[in-house]
Amino acid sequence: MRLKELADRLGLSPTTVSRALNGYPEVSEETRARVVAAARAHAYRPSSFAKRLATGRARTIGHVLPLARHMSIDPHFSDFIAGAGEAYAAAGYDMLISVVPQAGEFEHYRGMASSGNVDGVIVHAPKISEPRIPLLKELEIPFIVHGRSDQPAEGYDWLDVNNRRSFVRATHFLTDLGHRRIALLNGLEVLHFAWRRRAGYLDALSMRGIEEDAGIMFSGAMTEPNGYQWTKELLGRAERPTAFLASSVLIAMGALRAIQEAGLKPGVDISIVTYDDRLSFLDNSGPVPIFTATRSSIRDAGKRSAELLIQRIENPYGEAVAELWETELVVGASTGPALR
Amino acid sequence: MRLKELADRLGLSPTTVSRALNGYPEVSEETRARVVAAARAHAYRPSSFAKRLATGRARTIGHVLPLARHMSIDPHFSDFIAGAGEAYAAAGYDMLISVVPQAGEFEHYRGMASSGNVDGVIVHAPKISEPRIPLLKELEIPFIVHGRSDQPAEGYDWLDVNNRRSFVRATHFLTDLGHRRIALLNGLEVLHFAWRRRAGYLDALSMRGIEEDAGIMFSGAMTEPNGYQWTKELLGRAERPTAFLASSVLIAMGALRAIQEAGLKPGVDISIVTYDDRLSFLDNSGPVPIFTATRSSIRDAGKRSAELLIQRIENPYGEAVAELWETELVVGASTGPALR
DNA sequence: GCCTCTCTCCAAAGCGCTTTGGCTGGTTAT
DNA sequence: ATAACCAGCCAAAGCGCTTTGGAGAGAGGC
Repeated sequence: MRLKELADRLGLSPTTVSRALNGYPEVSEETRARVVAAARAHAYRPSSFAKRLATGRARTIGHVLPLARHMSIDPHFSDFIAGAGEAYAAAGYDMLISVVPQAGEFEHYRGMASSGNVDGVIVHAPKISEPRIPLLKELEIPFIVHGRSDQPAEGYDWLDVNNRRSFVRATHFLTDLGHRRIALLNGLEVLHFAWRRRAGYLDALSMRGIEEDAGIMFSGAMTEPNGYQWTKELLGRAERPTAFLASSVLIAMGALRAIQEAGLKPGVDISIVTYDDRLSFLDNSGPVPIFTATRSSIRDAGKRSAELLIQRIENPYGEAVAELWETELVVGASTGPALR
Repeated sequence: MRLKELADRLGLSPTTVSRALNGYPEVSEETRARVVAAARAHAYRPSSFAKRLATGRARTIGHVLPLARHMSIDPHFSDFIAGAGEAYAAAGYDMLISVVPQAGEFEHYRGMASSGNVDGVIVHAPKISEPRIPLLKELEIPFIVHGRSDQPAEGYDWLDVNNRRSFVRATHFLTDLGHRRIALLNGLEVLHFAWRRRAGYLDALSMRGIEEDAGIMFSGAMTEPNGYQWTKELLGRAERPTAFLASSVLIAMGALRAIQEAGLKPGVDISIVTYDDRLSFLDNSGPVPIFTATRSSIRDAGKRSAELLIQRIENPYGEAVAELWETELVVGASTGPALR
């Protein structure tokens, strides 16, 4: 069923039908009701392409995932898009995901701009200095950064978590318990969030007069095996850390495995605090969570980012918007006083 | 830069430019070269909507994720789409992901059909009896099922893993080691894959003359906490299982945590075999994998499913295609002979 | 009674492509 | 030399919508 056909059946012009369905005032309420009823009855759905061509709006948001040959895809991503997808559905937007070889990422954004198949994008995993930001500005594609960047630091929309404070608090939680050798199991530190977390950790140590030790700071993909590997290595050392600070529940899981394998008791012999994105498949809530954690839902972040981006698209020249979320610090079973 | 503008600059008609760029033979090679060069120079990219409207092909594949209010999104999904996305990129297709409230799922498919914004869909997580299959046939949307269904069992494209044989082998691996009380930690058994795995497990037991025990069979979302919970409960029983068969590395991780927490040694006191999708963030390879597992890459499955679907789209009336993949059984550190 | 509004509706142009159906001018066959 | 053909190009229609610029019919004001 196409618009013209529907109009013919109703004895109306396509113009009127279009207006009736899109809520324009130039049509009587009586006619509108008739049109709407007929549209429903015939399950009429406008051709999305015709509509987009005519309006110039894609009603689609792009997410581009650069993917190296055998690099892993970030599992945090699935929860983020679950949230974003919810917001898109509510606002009538589509979500377009492109997996592109890392080398072609920039070219891909240029292609998006000139083919016009999205009217906004979400920038994932920004680096400390993020070249996609000036690029998207140049291309005049509306965007929002999930996270943010130091370079440039402003003049664009972003939604981030207070990673630095989160890790200051987490670290102090451990120092308050008497821990002084605290290992850091971090994400990739070219990424802004990981860099900030490290900064928070270092700040917190220096506030307590604890010297940093590069030998107990790790950085890499936030996977279970990495958490395990790093922890295992640390536990083998003569002067081993009494506590671990992890950047993801996945890492923390790996650490926990190594700790238990070594016959140590988590929360007694060794403490773990982790950052918790509330990944749906690694739920760390319940009356006594597995891990003491600083917590913020990445799914909610996805939802909110999508909402803000849609606002930006509908009002391209408004002032830049930024949201900084705080995390909550929840106490679980993985921490206890330092043994001496 | 639009087609008409490009044509003007070249002193050609839009017709010729279009044909030159799309490889039609009615244009001299010399002209084609000029056109291609100019297009590249001006970074010309055809408007995707205009193209789609004119050709009637969307060059887009849909994935729909039904999402209940606080239900978790399947983490296996991110690896699947990483693979699928690769195939789409190679073939010049876009990937459209819709998150829809569970109740609206069918309506959403109808909408896709009449708005024509995708020209094929991938059906995820088919049930034993899968209503989306007849629906999509009725709507005449090309599709492929990742997995398959018993109802209907044929007349459509699918790509599945031999779940049944996989679990027969896994179970026999354990019985060969002398285990007779083997718990099953399965996915949701309304889903076809989980049901088949259960069938394989039961077959294998009966072949060895072991009676099934509904009390040691669990079914639910494949998350770490579920694996932990189920295992913890089982370990508390008087006659506890000596081995566990898990449907996902996530479940196995939870089981492992419970086992270690109980002070037992995996692979010695208790054995675990798991199904391993090769999730990128839970790598179970290496010289000695954590878990003995039946293994098949869900990312590869995503890639191949996408390829098959594209073939189907380009040849809608060909014979139905089905691929049944076998898993490999790899031995890791989580299994050993049954203690007596 | 005439003029001006206002309310409804419509015809037609336009969005940026593809594709059908020519139209040329040069080659080849007769 | 003429007819027949072909390679190479173009004009125009069409994809299915939205939107601009009216037009016709009542209603209201004088």
